[in-house]
Parts: sequence; structure tokens; C-alpha cells
Amino acid sequence: MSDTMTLYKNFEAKIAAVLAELEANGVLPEGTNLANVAVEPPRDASHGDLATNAAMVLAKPAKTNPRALAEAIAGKLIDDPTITSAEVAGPGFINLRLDAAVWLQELGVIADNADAYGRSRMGEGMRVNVEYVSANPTGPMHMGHCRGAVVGDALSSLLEFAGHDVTREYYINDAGGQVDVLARSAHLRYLEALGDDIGEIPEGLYPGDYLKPVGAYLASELGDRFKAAPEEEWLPIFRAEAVAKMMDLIKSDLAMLGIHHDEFASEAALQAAGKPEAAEAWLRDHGFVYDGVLEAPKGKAPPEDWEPVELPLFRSTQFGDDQDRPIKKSNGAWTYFGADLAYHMQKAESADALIDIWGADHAGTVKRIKAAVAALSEGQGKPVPFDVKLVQMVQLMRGGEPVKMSKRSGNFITIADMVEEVGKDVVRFTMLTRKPEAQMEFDFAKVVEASKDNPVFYVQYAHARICSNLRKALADEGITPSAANLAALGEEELALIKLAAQFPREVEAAAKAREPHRIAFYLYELASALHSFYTLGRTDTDKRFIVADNPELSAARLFLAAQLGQVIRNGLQILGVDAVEEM
RNA sequence: GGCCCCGUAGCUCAGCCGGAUAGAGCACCAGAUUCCUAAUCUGGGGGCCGCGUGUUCGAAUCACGCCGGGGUCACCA
Repeated sequence: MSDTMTLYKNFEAKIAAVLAELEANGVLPEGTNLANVAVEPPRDASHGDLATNAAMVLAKPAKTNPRALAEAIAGKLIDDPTITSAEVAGPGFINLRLDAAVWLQELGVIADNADAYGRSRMGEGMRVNVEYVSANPTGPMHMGHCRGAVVGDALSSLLEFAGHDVTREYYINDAGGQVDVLARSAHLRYLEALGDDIGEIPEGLYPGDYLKPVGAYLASELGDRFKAAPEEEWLPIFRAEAVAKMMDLIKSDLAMLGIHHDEFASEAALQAAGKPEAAEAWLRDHGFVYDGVLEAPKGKAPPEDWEPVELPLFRSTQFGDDQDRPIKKSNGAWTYFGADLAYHMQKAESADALIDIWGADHAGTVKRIKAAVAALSEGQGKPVPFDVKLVQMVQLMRGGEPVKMSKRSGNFITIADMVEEVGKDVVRFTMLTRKPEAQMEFDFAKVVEASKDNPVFYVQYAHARICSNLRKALADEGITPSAANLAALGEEELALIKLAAQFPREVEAAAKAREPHRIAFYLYELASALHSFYTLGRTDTDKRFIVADNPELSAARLFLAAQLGQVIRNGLQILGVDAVEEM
């Protein structure tokens, strides 16, 4: 886009110009801080199209009262030919009404930009690494991973739409003890595939059936030569093979949700490259890591096997953590944290900002990793903004009753189950209709209801309705959307345009706050406005998109409808939800 | 006990980098469709924004302290 000046920004600039003029005239002191000046649509549409709090914010530095200053600002704004009224209201708000032509032009802007309408350059030149999902490669994706996956993916798309250069990254925890357990579990299934009777899966191994194909695959690839071999011979091979198979499984589960990562970073590879050692050396040199003994846990009875051991500790207490945190275990292996801080440094090498999406059950580890990243990145002269987004648990329900799951038996609800039952769009949209840090319920019975109770259908229906009308107009009347007679549109249509025109600022606000759910709520609002207008046509045929004997008005209304559909599509695209054309 | 998140209408939730009379859906009541998709729409009642103190022109929003709910407090991942 050559010109990214959106409608709202355009008027922000006009107000800023007036303020600069007042500053030149001495009404405002030189160098007045305009940071708190806001220009936004008023909450109550009857107040006008735009409102600014400039006079209230600036009255004090101007040594006058808000209403007097507001009058002065309003007096200058009204000179603008596109501003039809500038009224001072309440404690000193300035309410502006814009010429209808301004809004009608915005429809053309939507049409011209099409799929790019709402894109922003606010993130231009900024590389953001978003790490999400990062589920252990020990089994299929289950419900616990779902919300973070959707939120991380939608956030990535949102940031991209707002102009950031986004890397979607998945950290494969393929170096810890759990992948050894996976390898042993796979070996057992390998023996089973070779004809052994393995009986019950022993305690401590993964019981799920999803390892059976892995065992069969290993048996066919490797034959029986690891059947009686000692563990140290087969463990590394089985670990690598099983992890690879699990990652295939996870990728296909994610694909069902429409999620595709750009980078898969292996913890094992990170360790093999010596990254944790390098981080430790630097941290030691700068006094962030020392050898020490942790105190026994307070508050509760210490674990029975607790004993004091000297370990290399990171000084996270300097950053507000409860205690310093070990980066290595007593057996010399890296702790998760020890490897993770090196991993974050690796990500920071090719990013200007880092975002992690974690489950809320890891909230307790946020301080230490943020502290480590701060220490490392600032110490190395390149401070990297690092944000950890916590997503809360999802309680699965069915018709108001909690869904029971047993991890022991491997009987858990997988993402594949969910998507097969209710569909990708329902899963994604529902996960985005609540702010991530709030707990939510997901009721299988409710989310498939085809009603306004279900925002997915409500928004998709709005889009389908528009498409249906466009199809019908062409097929029955031969009318195509046209911007030739937009002046024929009335107040109701203008209200729709005004709402659609907010999309670019919604995108920027959501991107700035890193809250993709705002887009979902905005789309619901837009869909609601569309449905309302549509229903007017039921009793008043002059209010229809297709008006009999009035092809000019019909073409204009259809042009409006087409642009509303465009905005809905653009919003849904950010959320990763399909904009269906018929239902 | 420490730390993190949440507390807004009967229910599920928006709004929270301070702004005008606090919103939406569900549920409840009353209505709208011979005609563009009723999977929709219109109207109505319903609120100490958990409690208190502070900050200021102004607090659901910010700070502090309580209360209630959840999470978490391994050399796990």
C-alpha cells in the first residue's frame, strides 16, 4: 500500500494540526505533550462520528478550562470542509460529524485494498518470534494444548496483518526424561509388533494405542535386531525415531486446526550445539550464576527424598523470584530451565521481540525465564522485549456436565477428536471469544448449536447472507455492485460503513495489545449490525439490498454489502476461520 | 504461606495504557417473516462493576489493603 493513511488517522492528523496551530499562537505552551490526546468514535453514536478529549487533557497546561479550550479547537476544526459539525459536549469533549462523502469514500478504499484492507505498517521492520504449542513430542495433541495453539496462531496472524515479520516457532522438548520414556514405550510396542505378548503396559510408560503404529514401523524398518539388545544400544535410535513419528502426528493434528509453524527448534540440537554451556559461561562471568545449595521447600512438608545438593543456580531472586533456580541437575544434565534460557537467546538472535504462549500451569516459571532473558539480552547489549502470554485452562463440558478424562488409561480428548466432532472453525472461534487469561468452558453441545448463541455461526451467517444476495442479484436481476451511486445510500447504510471503517483501528489496537480475541468481538458486532439492517428489508422492501425497479440503489447497496463481506473475510482470515459463502 | 490469573445483569462474558447515561448473548416477557437465507430481527424488565482506602477535573479501568474462586510452588516439562 502506498498510502496507509486510514480514515481515523487522517482525522487524528487534522486535530494534531489544529493543536500545532494553537501552540504557534501561544494558546498552548510550546512542546505540549500530546501523548494523551485521543481521537476515537464516541461510545454513543448519537454524539457524532469522532470525539476527542484534547481540550480536557490540555486545559491544565494551557491554563484555561476545558470547555473554553474546546471551543477554540472546535472553532478551527469546523473550517475543514469534511467536518460538518464540531460541538463541545459534557466536560469538554469535542464531537465531530463528518461529511457523508468521507464515509462513502471509505467503501472505495475497502474495495481497492480488498484482502489487504485493514493491514497496517505499525510493525514494519519488526521481527517477532511467537513460540506456541511446544507440546512434548510424546503423543497426540490433546485438549490442554488447544487453546494456546489457537491463540498463538491467531496472534501470529494478527501481528502479521499489522505489518510485523512473524516467525511461528515450536520448541521440541526432545532432550528430557520424558522422551526416554517414549522410547521405552515405543520399544515395548516394537516387541509387540514382533509377536511378543507384552501384557499390560507397565506403570510409568505411555499406554496409548497411538504408539502401536510406531512399534510396527520400527519392527518393519529395523527387524528384530533390537529385540534382545541392551537398552543403551537401542534407546537413542528408538528415541529419535519415536520423536520424529510423534512430531508427524502433532503436525497433522495442528494442520487440522489450520496451524503451521515456520520453525521447529529441537532442544536436543540446541544442547548438541553447546548453547546452554555458552549461556552458563556468560551468566557466570557476570555474576548471574553461582554454585549453591537450595533451601528446603517452605510452607509445606519437604519431599521425603529431599536433600541438600550443590547446583549451579541462576540468581532469579534478583528479579523477584522466590528462590534461585538450578540450571543443571545433580546428574549433570541441563534442567528444562537451563536449556530454555539458552533457547530464548537463540531465538533472540533473529528476532526483535519474543512472545511465548504458555499454559497457566507454568505461570510459576515466568519470572525466572523473563529474568534470564533480561540478563542475557541486556548484558549482551541487545535488550529484547519478551512477553509471556498465559492461557488459562479449558473445562470441557457436554450438555452442562464435565467431560471425564483419564490420563492414566490414555483416554483423553484429543484435538483430532474435537475437530472431527465440531469442526475447525468452531474450535478456533470459540477459543477466541474469551480473553485468554480468563478460564473458559467449552461445551460440545453448545458450540455446535446453529444459533446466535453461537458466535461462529452468527458471523459466518452474516458473510453467507451477503454472498447469497450478491449471487441472487446477479442471477435474477443481472445487477452487479457499483460505486457509481453511493450517494443514494442513507443513514442506516452510513452507520454500517462507520462500523466497517473501524476495522483498521481495531486491528492496530488488537495488535498493540496482542489480543486477537478483540477481532472476534468486533466481527460479532459487525455481523450484528448487518443482520439488523438486513431484517429491515423484511417489512420495508425499500430497505433491501435488491430494490425492485431501482437498479442504481440496488447496485450501491450491493457495493456496500460486498465491502462489509470483505471486512468480515479479512477479520476471519486473521482468526483462521473460513468465511463460508453459503450455509 | 509466596507468586500468577479471575471477580461486571439470574447465567456466560465484553469493556480495563482513566472519559460522557457501564454493554452483548442466554434466560424471561411482548412482538416482526405472502417477498433478498427466521441459523435473523425489534422492544421490555433486570446492576452497591466483590469490599474499602487512595491518586484527580473524572475510576469498572490506576495504586495499596482485604474478601471470594482457580492455578502453581521438583534437580518435572
